[in-house]
Amino acid sequence: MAGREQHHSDSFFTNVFAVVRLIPYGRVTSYGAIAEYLGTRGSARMVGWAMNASHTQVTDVPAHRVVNRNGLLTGRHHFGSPAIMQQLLESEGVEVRDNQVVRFDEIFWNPVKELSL
DNA sequence: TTGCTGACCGACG
DNA sequence: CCGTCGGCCAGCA
Repeated sequence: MAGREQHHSDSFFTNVFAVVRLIPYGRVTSYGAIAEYLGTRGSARMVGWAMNASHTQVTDVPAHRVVNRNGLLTGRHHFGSPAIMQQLLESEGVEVRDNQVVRFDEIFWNPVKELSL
């Protein structure tokens, strides 16, 4: 099968961006959950790398809705200032305390479950 | 090419 | 609860 080889990560990144755009307003998900949904369970770090590049996208990518598995805002240093990620979440009604999403279990949006209808 | 570094995660001790 | 390790893989010196 001499199909097209995907010799770089554009496709993976594009898929990550697509999933992130599906996270509902006021909800959050995790790097690992996105990786698992895309079938690359161990590649959560690549999801973070994709978020690092998400600012280059023309279409908005709500990267502030992606936190780590414990609800910690581990990506906050990659926004203009460390407070922006929290401010964006709070503007959506997501409560944040000590860099962690409050009631994380309740507002966690799992693409593996929500998108596998 | 090698070796390191990460917006991660789960398993161990 | 804490620290550490291996796996993951793109980018970079």
